Parts: sequence; structure tokens; C-alpha cells
Amino acid sequence: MQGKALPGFRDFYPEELALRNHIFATWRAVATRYGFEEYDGPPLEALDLYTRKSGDEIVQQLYAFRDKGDREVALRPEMTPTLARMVAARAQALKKPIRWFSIPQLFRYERQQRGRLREHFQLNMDIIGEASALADAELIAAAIDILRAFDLGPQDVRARVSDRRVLRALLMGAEIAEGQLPAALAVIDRSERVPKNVLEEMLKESGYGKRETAAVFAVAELRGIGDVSAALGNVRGGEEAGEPLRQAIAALEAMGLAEFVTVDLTIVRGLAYYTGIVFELFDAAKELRAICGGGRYDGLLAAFGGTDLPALGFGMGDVVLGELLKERGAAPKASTELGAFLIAVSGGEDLTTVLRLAHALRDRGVPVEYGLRHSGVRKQLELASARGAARAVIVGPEERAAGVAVVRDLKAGTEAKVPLEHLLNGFFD
RNA sequence: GUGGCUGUAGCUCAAUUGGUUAGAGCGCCGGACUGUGGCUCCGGAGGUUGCGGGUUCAAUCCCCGUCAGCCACCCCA
Repeated sequence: MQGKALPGFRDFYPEELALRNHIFATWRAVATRYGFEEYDGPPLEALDLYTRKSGDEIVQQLYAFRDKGDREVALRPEMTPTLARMVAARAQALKKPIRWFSIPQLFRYERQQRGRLREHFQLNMDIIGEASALADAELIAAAIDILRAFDLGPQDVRARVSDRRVLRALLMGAEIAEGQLPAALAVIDRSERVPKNVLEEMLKESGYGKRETAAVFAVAELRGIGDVSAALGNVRGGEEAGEPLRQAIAALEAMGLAEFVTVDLTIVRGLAYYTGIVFELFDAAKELRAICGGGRYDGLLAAFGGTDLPALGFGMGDVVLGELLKERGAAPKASTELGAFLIAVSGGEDLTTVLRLAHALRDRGVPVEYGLRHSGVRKQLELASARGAARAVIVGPEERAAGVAVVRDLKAGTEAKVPLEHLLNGFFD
């Protein structure tokens, strides 16, 4: 079929744009409430900004091409490299910690599925220059509060929090060698989706024995800060490794968000650059993909050639969130709310009065519409109602002679005669 | 990138084992209704059945290819 957008790209008809605007407005409101400042960067970047730090996998999924100036360029697939570049350029001048957010449109050439397109908008919130676990808690709280602002509660969404340092301490405490960690992480990451025998096979291929395999599964099954702390108590360096996670969880409890939060070590996050606490937010039924994901990436800024600042952040896409809101019926319906629809009973003087009235009301900020082509009162009322106008203002020869207009409340169906003078000043009664 | 399922008006679906002008409801436009809406009735527009090829006297239906959508994997945003 022709006349459609490219695969994985969306047309935003008014109804869909209303939802998108609603999402953006809520994102901005909560981010601002947390003291974050908005920034943006270019949607097109030099290709090597991504090839330098990301793996081949990412590079294959890039929308990349050579521009007319013979530069290798790419549409941005994520915001973090741009952020790192911008912060690095002014690292000395910016007061720390930096709290910034952005709502970039990101692009990735992938086979599309539900909740995964080739383009999406993603709120990014990052804190740079703060190593304290309170910063981790702050970001997780912001992510949860965004969902609360959409009227979603703990029965709708959950945050699952883990920490790579904890995972590492537990696994190495079970005498799993450094070089064998990636296999364990891969298995833990998949432990809820892949059958156990397949996972055992994966570990076996990586040289795991019975005892080590059992240890990996034991770690994957830990839930809650209590269990995790207890397990950490049995391994060398465990106490220390668990401290940031304990602090972050305690902070979230103090904020009253405990019922949203679960400590769950199966949250690994794919990206190799995460170094500490990582988290994801899911719909409670887990029917959809993750709504949001993020964590601490302390080494990354230095890797981009900047100052070595600790950093953390998360991304929250508009696609999965939009699906969730539509499912919950939490999406807004109308994009504009008309204050009044003006109706001229006949042409001539009635219309002149309607035009004068319309302009006066618009000058006062009242959204107003009227029929652009003359038709019967019935037709015009129909249009007024279809437009979702709150009221219709009917102007006919009789009313004009009396210096009034009929104001009809379209929801209640009641009518009143209102002096034209009132209407011209923006009053409907 | 790999595999599976699906593809008929804007939307939801029909069309006897392949059978000739592909239908309906909703929506849209117009009318009944000439100073009062959301009802009702009537009429209209809108499809080269995703596209291309093949089999057949005949294809929406069967076969192949392709494109698109969905699902799983991969990967994660």
C-alpha cells in the first residue's frame, strides 16, 4: 500500500500527537520538579562518535551514510554519546553535579515489532559528577514519579534494581573466575525467559562445573535487599560491594517509594558500559517490553576523552509507555478544547456579528470556531458538537435586535440569552 | 540478521469445496430538516482483494517471489 510512512516510522495524526504531547509534558514537568535542566544536541552526528565506543552490533543498526561534504555521519541511536561529548567540551566550567534531561528522537535500523520501531522519542535524565548512591536513588525515584504522574501505581508498574558490583562480588565469591563472568551474566539475564536446561548447557560450554552452575542459579534467584545482604555477608568484600545498593534502597524507602521497588539481580542490562546500580521499570503484568532502563556508567566520560566524572542516567521511550497508557485508558482524547462554536442563523448581518464576536473572543484567548460556509442551524450545531465545543453561540435577527445571543451549553442542553456586550468581553453569562 | 503466522473499502469483518457486476456494519459526504445537535430514514463516494508472476476455461481462495504487519530469536532504546 502506498501513502504510508516508511517501515518503523510513524505518522502522528492529531489523536496520536495529543498523546505524544501529553507524554512530553509530563516528562518535562517531573524532570523540572527534580531540578533537571533541558538540553538538546543534533540528530545527526559524526559516525565515529558511535563506532568508537559501541560494538559492531550497534554499528550495523545505525542509519549511517556519507553526506555531500564526504563526511561519514549517522542519525543518533542513543543520546549518551552526544551528552558525553557536550559535557566533555565544558567539563571544567560546569558546576557539578550536572542534572540534565533531554527528549531526543532516536533512530535505529532494526526489524520492527510491537514496542520497537526504527524511530522513537526517549526521555534521557542523567546526573554527572556525583558518585554517591543517593544520586542513583534520585534517578530511580524520578523514573517512578513520572509513572505516578501518569496515574500508574505499584499494581501497574515496578522498578527492578540490581548492582553489577554486587553480582560480581557474589559470583567471584563462589569462585567463578573473572574470565567466566560474562557467561554467568548472560545466563542470569535470561534466567526468566530461557528454560533451565538450556541455561545449564550454556554454562557447561563455558567450562562451568556443577558447583559453579548451582551458584549462578542461586544468585539469579535472590530477591529483596535482605536476601542479597545475607548472601553478601558470606563472601569476601561482600559487605563493601553491597553498600551503595543498600543506601539507594534505603533512600527510596525514605521517599515512600518502597512498594514500587524490588531488588532483583536478574536485571543485568545489555550495555557493557554500566558499572554499578542498574535498573529497569516494567508494567506489573510484564506483557510489554521494559518501559525504562538505566544505571551508572562511571567510566564512560573518560572513554570519550573527557574528564573522568562519575555518571548515571536512564532512558524512557515513548512507544512502550504509550502502549501502556492506551491499555490503561489513561490517554487523552481531544487535542484542543473549543470554548465556543459560533452560529449565524442567516448570512449577512448575523455573519458579520459572528465574525466580530469570534475575533473578540479569540483576542481574549478563548478558542473559537464557526462555520466557514453558511448552512442551517441544525447542521452547524452538529458540527459544533462534533468539534467537541463546550457551547454554541447562536446569533439571529431577533437576538441582534435585542442586543443578545443565545448561548447553548452543548453538554447540558440548556440555553440562556446573554448580552452581546458580555460575550464581546469574553463572558458567556 | 534468522524462523513462524498473517495481508479483502479509513476501521471491524463477509464472499458456498476456485465460479463470473467482491458485500455488510461503523466512519465519511449529501439529503429528508427552510432558526436548534448527539436519534431515525434515504442516497452517495470509497477496493486493479498489498504488489508481481504462475497454475486454470475461470483465482480473494491454489503455487512461487516480493513488500508490509504481527510473534519468537538476536539485540537492546
